[in-house]
Amino acid sequence: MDTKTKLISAAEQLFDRHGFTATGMDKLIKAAGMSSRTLYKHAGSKTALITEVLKERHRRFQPHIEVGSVDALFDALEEWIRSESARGCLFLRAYGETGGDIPAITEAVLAHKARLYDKIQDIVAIETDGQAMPELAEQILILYEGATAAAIYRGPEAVVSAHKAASALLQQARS
Amino acid sequence: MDTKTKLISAAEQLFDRHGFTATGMDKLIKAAGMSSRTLYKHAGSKTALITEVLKERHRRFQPHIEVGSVDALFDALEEWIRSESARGCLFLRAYGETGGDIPAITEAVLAHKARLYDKIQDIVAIETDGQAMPELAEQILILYEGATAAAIYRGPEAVVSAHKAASALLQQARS
DNA sequence: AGTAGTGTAAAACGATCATTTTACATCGTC
DNA sequence: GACGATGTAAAATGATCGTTTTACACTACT
Repeated sequence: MDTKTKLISAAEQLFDRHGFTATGMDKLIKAAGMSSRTLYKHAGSKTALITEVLKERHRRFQPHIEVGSVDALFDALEEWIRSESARGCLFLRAYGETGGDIPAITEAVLAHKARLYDKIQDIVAIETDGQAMPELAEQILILYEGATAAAIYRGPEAVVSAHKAASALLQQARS
Repeated sequence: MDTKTKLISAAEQLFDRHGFTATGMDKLIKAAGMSSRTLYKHAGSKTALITEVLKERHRRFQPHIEVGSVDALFDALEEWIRSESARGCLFLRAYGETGGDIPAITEAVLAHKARLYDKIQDIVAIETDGQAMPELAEQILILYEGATAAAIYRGPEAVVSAHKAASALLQQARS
């Protein structure tokens, strides 16, 4: 594992576990097992590091979004939450912690959400032969976000409930 | 407006706008218009201040939860998000920023969510004459959380979509 | 053999963090 | 008219913040 990969994955873990602002560079340095000089050579700054962590997170999460059905979408989310974490959406957390004041971070967050919504629109169009109202895609998106948030305090079962609700709405749109 | 009320409401605003960790005590002092000595006399510590802000937030939000129908629940959420903020759930944000490591904060967050879920269970029981599966209440909760999260980047219209989805699920459970 | 690249360890930078302290002013109340 | 409560202004606390710097070691290529 090369230096930059090690840095980004250590940073992702710490940011997810303790928050962005609360995670100091000294903690990052220790966790990544490198000197501060090396860290800054690769990351540039803390803001840039956060941005790169989000972009890497998106890359890693991508396969869980790029699926062909609502069932696969929620199955993938359930798998992610069971194996990775149930600490809420890291993108929205980054946005909240920075107040939307740092353009690079805001951009990474909005790009991720735009891709998620686009994909859900595609899936819904396919599953309903384009007959569903545009509202349905937003409702599936909301169930997706809601499952991610509710899983924080209700556990991965929340994703199962959301999955069933999404299936019901889809079934209703088809008839 | 007495000193403590002024402090808590200034703190709530700053925490919501810029995040908890990123908001320094100097900013709080200026925004609340008081000396650091007075602030600490009333708040005790930053952690205690965050806890009190969350408790006050819950008190202020309470009327939006304590309603008699799913319709009223989502109408109240829509009104809150349109008039207050669309920055996500302040409780979950506090939990995320502190990593769940500060017991007083974690407790305030979980108490709020427990109250929300309890109330939704009550509402669902009333609206379905107790005939709905226990899952339905969790699904309404998920739509509620999802609307709050999605409103950050899709605006208050997300609440309208969630409202319609909740009505549809409820209608389906009744038939 | 020499050099560019990539790394480490550790100190230092000034700024900012949450918190405490010192010294003083303004109250309403007994 | 003294007193306790409640406030202000401002300096000082020591720790921690993100970042830069100085000095040195290892490795790979020409």
